[in-house]
Amino acid sequence: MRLLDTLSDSKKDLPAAPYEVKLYVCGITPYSGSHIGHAVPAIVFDALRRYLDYRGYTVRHVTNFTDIDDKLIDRANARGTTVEALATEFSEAYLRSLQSLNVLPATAYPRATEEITGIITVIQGLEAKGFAYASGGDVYYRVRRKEGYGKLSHRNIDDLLSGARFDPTELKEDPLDFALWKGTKPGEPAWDSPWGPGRPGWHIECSAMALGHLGESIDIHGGGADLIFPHHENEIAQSEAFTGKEFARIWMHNALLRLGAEKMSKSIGNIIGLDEAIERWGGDAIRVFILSSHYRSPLTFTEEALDAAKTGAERLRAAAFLEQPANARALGDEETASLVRASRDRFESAMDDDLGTPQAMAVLFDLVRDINRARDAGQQFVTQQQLLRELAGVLGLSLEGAKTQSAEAAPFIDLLVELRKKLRAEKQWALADDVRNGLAALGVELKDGPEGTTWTIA
RNA sequence: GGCGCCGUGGCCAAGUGGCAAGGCAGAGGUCUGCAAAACCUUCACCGCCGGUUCGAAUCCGGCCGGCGCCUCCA
Repeated sequence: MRLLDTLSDSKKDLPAAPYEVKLYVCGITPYSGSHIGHAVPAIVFDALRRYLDYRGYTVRHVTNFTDIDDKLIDRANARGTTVEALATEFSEAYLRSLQSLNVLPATAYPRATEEITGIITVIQGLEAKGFAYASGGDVYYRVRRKEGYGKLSHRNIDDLLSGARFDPTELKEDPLDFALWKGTKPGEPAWDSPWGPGRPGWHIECSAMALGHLGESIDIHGGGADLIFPHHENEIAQSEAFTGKEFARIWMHNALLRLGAEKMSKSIGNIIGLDEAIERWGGDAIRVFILSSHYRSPLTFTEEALDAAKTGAERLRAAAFLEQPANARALGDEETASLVRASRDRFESAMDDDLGTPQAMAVLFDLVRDINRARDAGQQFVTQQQLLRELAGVLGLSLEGAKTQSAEAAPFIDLLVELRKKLRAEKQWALADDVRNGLAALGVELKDGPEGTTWTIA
């Protein structure tokens, strides 16, 4: 499998399986509720993970929580609570949302505040090598000390100054230098350090956690495209200055979800809550929506698009669990085998080439058509169904949907269905339709088929 | 100002040199008492203008339009 690496702007191959892929995905700063834009990296990297599993890799996946920063401090003060309580609240809410989205848990979810020792070690190492300097109570990274700053975001270090909304602090030697450690101010949480009490800067925690949990060189480092600069640029700089080794082999960035013309962003305020979206459309619809587009192209959120994705998800589910009539004719083994092989090949070559989920989704929908056609032709389709379920699972689709027999109301619904069957037998169409319409109003949908009537609860 | 991306049918969205995936919606049809579902048929020459090529949505140049990063952000 190969993936597009932002740094080299070329597709890079992963080592052949079996192999343990070390994956670090930048997580969130849990200072407020998540919006649907957060579902994009969650689902994209989940699909990557599941596909790597499917391909015989093992994946060690680390995603952090940056649970100490300015926004958290401000917000906690405003709400009269502690940074810790606030961070815990929103971290846990986020993890619950991921579960609803059928996202596999990461191998580890380290928190910045639990990694202070490691962070201090890295800063000390940088200081010892001359890449960092203490100033006031702060410690800064010396950006110009090492060649290559700007290589990830493809910027020239001198161009960075010209656009210049930098506010040159006198504590910095150079306006481009960034804080590794911030000396404490009144009312802020602080940890002891060789430079006095303070807290880590924004970028250092990811370097320290990647180093601590995955080692000096990792295979894939991912996150949203908005993190390329300055976050990931700074991570590379400090990590490689510290270890002297290549930090990440592949940098993988998802494009940002847009709402209307602009990206969805808490600071702009044009957000749709993640849980609200899950409640309204369901996890599979959101996943179909996101994976129907390539992860590197910007996707625009609209209610219509989500509605369409929901209908599509339902189509997948219906075909995956369509019941095989007892009298269906079996296809020849060879015929079935070649059909399955062709679909699987198409799926794999799409996914192998930089996670081509849109084409992979198309394979799924083509299988749906195959299954429905086979049903109409009186042929067996269990093999295609198994494949559909397997490949849908690789993309992380749960295929859960309308409940059938489990509902408490089932015996009563069955009774009404039986009653309606008698009415239909006597051609009492108006009364039969009353039953169907009445149930529909209660959210129970009836479908009359050759094998009898089936029902689902919406 | 610097760096970069995008513009494909009514909507969403693949495709980066050789007859334009897939989803949703629409139209017609099959099935059905009706409906739903399903199936069949149908629906685009790819922002505009030039160029390269036997051949371009796909490569090059220009123009128009939109967006991202450069500041917290998935």
